[in-house]
Amino acid sequence: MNKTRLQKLQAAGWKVGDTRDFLKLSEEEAMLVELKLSLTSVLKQARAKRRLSQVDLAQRMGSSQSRVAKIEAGDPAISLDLIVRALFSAGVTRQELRRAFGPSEKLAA
Amino acid sequence: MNKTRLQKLQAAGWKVGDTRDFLKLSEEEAMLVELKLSLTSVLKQARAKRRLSQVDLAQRMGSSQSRVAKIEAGDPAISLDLIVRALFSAGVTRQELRRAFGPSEKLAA
DNA sequence: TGCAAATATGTCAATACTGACATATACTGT
DNA sequence: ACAGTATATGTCAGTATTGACATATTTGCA
Repeated sequence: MNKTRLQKLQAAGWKVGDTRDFLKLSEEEAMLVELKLSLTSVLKQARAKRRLSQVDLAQRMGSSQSRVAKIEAGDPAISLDLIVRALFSAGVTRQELRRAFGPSEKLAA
Repeated sequence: MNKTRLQKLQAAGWKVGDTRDFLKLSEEEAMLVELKLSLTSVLKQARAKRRLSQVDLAQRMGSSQSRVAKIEAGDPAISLDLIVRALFSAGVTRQELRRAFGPSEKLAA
């Protein structure tokens, strides 16, 4: 995940949370992070339901076990693209994916 | 968008479409591309509804007009992360986002 | 028509993300 | 306790994506 904006602001002497502008952005960052966490939660469930090991899933999606572990661990350096590719590879349909976009409280799983 | 797998297979002498394995992957690639297109469609609508220019949106999300143009043009080298950040910056809620995950026929917009 | 705003296209150095690998830790049954 | 399997953590060179910028094209309107 991208940290450069925060880093730039801090380097420039800002106190975090100072500007309306920055708050707005961090709010959207937070929404993205929340979304990712929801999706990884769905992924874990989907993989469990299908009784796939991380190695199995990694093979299906042309990646590695360590990547899958990091996806599921919520590693901030994992792209949404990779998460969604994992979901599709785990057999989750677009229909099912909709679940992940409801109010976050409801799907913390 | 990632092309390395296809390139590797071709370099290794595969005829495209040969293996079940490869077909499976390209199917998932296609799902991802479809999803991205759906989302950019939602983005265009959202930006229009709020009467924001590409420059406006770019400022809001800390990016540039040319990036926004590329997102909306369906440029394959644009990440899902960036698309979703644009959506959030355009004021689209997670609830609204669910719309984009329905059957693809219905939301070609 | 001609001007201004909006959008599209191309490029690039900087940064972020990737698969692969090594290795550590956790879990399960014996 | 041990072996086998699954998952977690750390690293890195290669690749993909980014914001910024320049520039071209389109659109809307007087």
